Amino acid sequence: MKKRVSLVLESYLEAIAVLQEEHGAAGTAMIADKMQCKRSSVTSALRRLSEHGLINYQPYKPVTLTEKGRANIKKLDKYHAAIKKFLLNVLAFEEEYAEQEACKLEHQMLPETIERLSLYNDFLESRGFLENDAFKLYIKGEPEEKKS
Amino acid sequence: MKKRVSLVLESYLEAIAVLQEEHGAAGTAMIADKMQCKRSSVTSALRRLSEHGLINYQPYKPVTLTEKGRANIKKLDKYHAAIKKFLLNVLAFEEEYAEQEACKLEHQMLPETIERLSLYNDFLESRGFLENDAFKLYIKGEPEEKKS
DNA sequence: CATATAAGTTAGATTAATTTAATATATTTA
DNA sequence: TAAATATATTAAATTAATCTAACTTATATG
Repeated sequence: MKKRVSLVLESYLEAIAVLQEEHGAAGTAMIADKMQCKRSSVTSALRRLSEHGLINYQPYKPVTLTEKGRANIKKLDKYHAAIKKFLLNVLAFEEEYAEQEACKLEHQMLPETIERLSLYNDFLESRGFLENDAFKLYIKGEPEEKKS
Repeated sequence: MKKRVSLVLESYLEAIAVLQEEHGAAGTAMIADKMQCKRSSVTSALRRLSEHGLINYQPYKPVTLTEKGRANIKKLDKYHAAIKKFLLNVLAFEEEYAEQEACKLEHQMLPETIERLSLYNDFLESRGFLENDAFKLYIKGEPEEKKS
């Protein structure tokens, strides 16, 4: 019964949470805009999210997260932050790239992997190695990715 | 026209490559076994892989990789190795876990991310930090993941 | 308040991936 | 070589995700 919801559905859930945060509620059109899809796809997603018990949904009424939905989001936010921090500080990617990639990977990496990555961030931080420049210099020194 | 083939299809392609390596050829039944699916699903995948120009496929005849298919596999192997190395040596996961997770992430992480990860492996290696025990000790010292 | 516009939903198709059950093709072996 | 067995494919359903186009419900404003 625990089966994790799909990457796509999780993304819809996040979009709803963000919109609910920013504005009071999440409308179909706004979700569609954020998700880069058509309104009808949103309706379909809402039905499925509702079946999974993640949102309270009734046609033509504003959507709200259930307790389960909020818990889910809370976890995803933690995941997102950990991955982004790693991409940004350790792998030295730029803001925009790190954000995009974290948005996707938070749904795809195993929780254990993310927990460990987070621990690794902490480890480096505790040693003053997080966000140090040695690796950036190393990258600069490398020849451009050769396209064998 | 460059659109990357789906994670699932890429996995079938890999299974075929491995079987072709081990035995001379890849039969539908063997692929199904390796992919944990039914034989009919394999047939379906073979048709799609063929449409993508990754394999040479004709019903009832043994499958072979095309040039494009081989190139694809070569890249995936590199990706797999880089991710596994990171999980194994840097994040200190055990063999089996690293293998499983790499198998999935190689299809999901952006190429740029994997390249950078690989570079990070090299960086650590060049400094004698790859596979050092400091992080393992750090992990041991941590309290068990608290389930908030 | 009546209607034009915006927002939301439904219906009907499509594509990828999968399954079961039935059928077709190869291969073995008696 | 003919029958039994194993292998492979097809047909028909299912589920998730998507789209277009048509329809419905709300909202706004003249």
